[in-house]
Amino acid sequence: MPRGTPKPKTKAKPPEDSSGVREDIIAVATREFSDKGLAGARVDEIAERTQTSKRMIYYYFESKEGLYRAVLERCYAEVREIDSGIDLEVLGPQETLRQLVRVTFDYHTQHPDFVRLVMNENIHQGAHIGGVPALKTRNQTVIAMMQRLIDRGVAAGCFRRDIDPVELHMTISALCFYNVSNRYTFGRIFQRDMTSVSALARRREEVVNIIERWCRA
Amino acid sequence: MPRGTPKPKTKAKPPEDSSGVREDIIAVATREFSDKGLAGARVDEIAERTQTSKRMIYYYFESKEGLYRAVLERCYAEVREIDSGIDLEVLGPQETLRQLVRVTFDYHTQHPDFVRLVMNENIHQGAHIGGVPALKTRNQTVIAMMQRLIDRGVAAGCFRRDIDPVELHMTISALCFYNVSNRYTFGRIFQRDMTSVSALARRREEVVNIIERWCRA
Amino acid sequence: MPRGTPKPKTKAKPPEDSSGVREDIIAVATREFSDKGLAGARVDEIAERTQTSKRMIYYYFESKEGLYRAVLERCYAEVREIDSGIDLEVLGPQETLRQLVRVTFDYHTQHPDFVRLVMNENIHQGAHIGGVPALKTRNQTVIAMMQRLIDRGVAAGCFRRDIDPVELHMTISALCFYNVSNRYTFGRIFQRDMTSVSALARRREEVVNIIERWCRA
Amino acid sequence: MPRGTPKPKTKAKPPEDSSGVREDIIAVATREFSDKGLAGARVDEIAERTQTSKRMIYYYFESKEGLYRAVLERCYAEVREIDSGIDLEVLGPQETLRQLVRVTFDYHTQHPDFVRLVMNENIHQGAHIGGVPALKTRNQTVIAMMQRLIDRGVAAGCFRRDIDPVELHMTISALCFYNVSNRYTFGRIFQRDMTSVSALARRREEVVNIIERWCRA
DNA sequence: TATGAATGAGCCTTCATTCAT
DNA sequence: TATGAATGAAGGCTCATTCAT
Repeated sequence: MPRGTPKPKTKAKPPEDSSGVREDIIAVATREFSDKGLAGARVDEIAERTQTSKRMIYYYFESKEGLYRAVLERCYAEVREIDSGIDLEVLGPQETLRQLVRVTFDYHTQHPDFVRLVMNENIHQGAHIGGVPALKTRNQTVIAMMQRLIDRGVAAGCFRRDIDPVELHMTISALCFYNVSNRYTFGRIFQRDMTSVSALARRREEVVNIIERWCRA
Repeated sequence: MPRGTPKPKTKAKPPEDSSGVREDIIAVATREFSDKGLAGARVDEIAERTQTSKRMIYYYFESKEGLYRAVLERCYAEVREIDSGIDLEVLGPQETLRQLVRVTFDYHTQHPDFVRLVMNENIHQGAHIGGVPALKTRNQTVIAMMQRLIDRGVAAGCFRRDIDPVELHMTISALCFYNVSNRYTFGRIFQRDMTSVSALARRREEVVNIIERWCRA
Repeated sequence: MPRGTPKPKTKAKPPEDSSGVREDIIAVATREFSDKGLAGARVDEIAERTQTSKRMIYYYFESKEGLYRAVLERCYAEVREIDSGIDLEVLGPQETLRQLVRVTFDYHTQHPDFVRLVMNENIHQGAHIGGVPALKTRNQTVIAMMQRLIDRGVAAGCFRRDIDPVELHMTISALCFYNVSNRYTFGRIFQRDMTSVSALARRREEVVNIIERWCRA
Repeated sequence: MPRGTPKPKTKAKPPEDSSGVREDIIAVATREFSDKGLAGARVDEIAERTQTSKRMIYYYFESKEGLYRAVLERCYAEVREIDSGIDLEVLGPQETLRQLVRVTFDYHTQHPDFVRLVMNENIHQGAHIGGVPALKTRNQTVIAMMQRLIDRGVAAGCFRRDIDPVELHMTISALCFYNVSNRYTFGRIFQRDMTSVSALARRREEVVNIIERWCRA
């Protein structure tokens, strides 16, 4: 991004967030970045929708890219809480898997901003996600949880033995993600409304089915 | 009337493509747009990588957006040819379905530009795809083909009766698309190489499995 | 959203003029616009002659046209002060009328920029003058003053009864304006120097005569 | 006008006009130039409204400026015919003068393009009118005619002795010109319709009056 | 901590003009 | 004589970023 002179930059003290200024900025920026991408978003516009001034953005985040990274980080931090809602031990493995898929599906549906942000990041070949920690922890949590579920299902005789937990997670993600991410192009090409409540409910159960049949012993 | 004013624009005559100038520009632009998005791509940079000058871009495409639209159109035109490679009648329905999945998977793998372009278009909420015709034809072709395949499979007793052709196409697309589209974020988070030949081969067969089990009678 | 797209523009806040930046720009732009017209003037050139940069022009005036409007407004604001120099009550009506003509004539002679700007605006069919307020006030002032003068002259028996104040103002304006506005074409065609001090003095008295004879009872 | 590279230019053979191509171009260009000025007019647009192509403009007129000059020349050539309509010897000097004013007034009213073109030329400080011959002839004709008229009027005892023919011509021109040239600004400022048939008729007689009273013995 | 003014670099677009045929 | 394609050189406008206060 070669606009302006990027100045050598030597000092780097990330300031503490006193009031909710940081949060306010991030909230606004999330929408902007997910709407228009990193290049398409305008710092001026973000600042305008904010309670504070443009200067504050640079004060807290150092640059447009810094803000983008913060937004990304926040988004991934929130996803971490998807699964925290379901207690894996209460229901049987089959029903737990179903719930997992449903919760994941709903999360994507309800957070299109997150979906678009991830798309953006992939368009940039994951250039900014490297600077975001907390992702390593998360992956282990999710995968471990998947493994536990698989183990229980195998023990109960309802899941096949050779399910890879990462593969399972990926498949669920793919199906849930696509339904939001490709909503516009797929919807337009095949003249299908992919946003109506009923269409979502139907597709959700179909995804449950796909996963279930795939895992079944 | 100053420069800025858009002016009704008499639409002028769209110039014929004498040499391969148009093609050349589209080829270069495809890479640029899929790399950086509509906003991120630079007309100057596209022009530089081209055989001709920046002026020619405007001569042929009227605007950056016009070029973007042309790129999009070209891309979708090429996808149409995915399925033309497989003869549906030669093999049995099961094997045909497998081939279909494999071909689709490979196409996505080999055309990451297409994938990113589609992502971009979805970030823009499909704002530009409306102006691209030739999409209606395609959807009917694909869906009709799916339906034929399903019919044959049902007749042969190997597919379940209630498969929806659009749903089937969507599921295949989702799984193939995601593997390319979310390559960077997913790969980095779960420390998985999603681009190596072996990883691709493995995942491809997994997708085949998912679809197969889902369709099985 | 690429650069080209005009965007609804939230009208932002029009920045206060802290130093004389605004004034400086307007002064320079006045010359440029009156020399070359709206289309012919170059923002770059205006900026160069200015104390500040081109960016500032857009900061203060939003667009080339906005600057043009500001220049127009300023010019008309200044004309308002033409008549403020003469006290209508001191001299007799005849002499006052003479003074009025002389002052008007001199103003035009001394402000060729204003004259050319007005010509420009008329070439554009008054497209920009609509956005300039403060004109209504002025017309009433001038016309009211004319009417007063006429009344006095009629009362004194030296003016005819049926003089229309707008018509009077228009006639004076036309004769004073033309001498500056058509200076080049008329001067060249009839090989007359219309800019020398003596030529101006002579013509000025002729205009005084024309008006006087026309108004005389 | 520093766009493009103006090439050294050595050959200069003005091509003969075979068909009405030249005329066609000039007709179209007249409107364009008078509407938008030299800088504001677009060669492309002129070409588009023409029966022929853009190349022809350069073939016949060498450059945009050349075309502008041709337009100017044509315009002034046509004005020459204003007075040819009235026979000076038929009516008495007073009535002849009145007719002269009326004809001049009407000509301006009916040829706003000419008026705007002249304004343009004055904005450019008469830079292009130098290259137009045929103007010297015209001035002598007009002035001579004025002189004759004055002589007759003086001889008949109805005109004052000391009327300068150039001054007379200038005054008539000024009043007729202004009514068209400043139509938009004056009309808007003083809320006067200066284009309606009745307004024109009224003003025309007023101008006749002004001139008459000024010349009267 | 906060803000409005300021800015250099660069972006999309357009123009008058010429070349190949 | 005629035309469609091509082009160098700007031209108007905008962006991320910094400075003065």
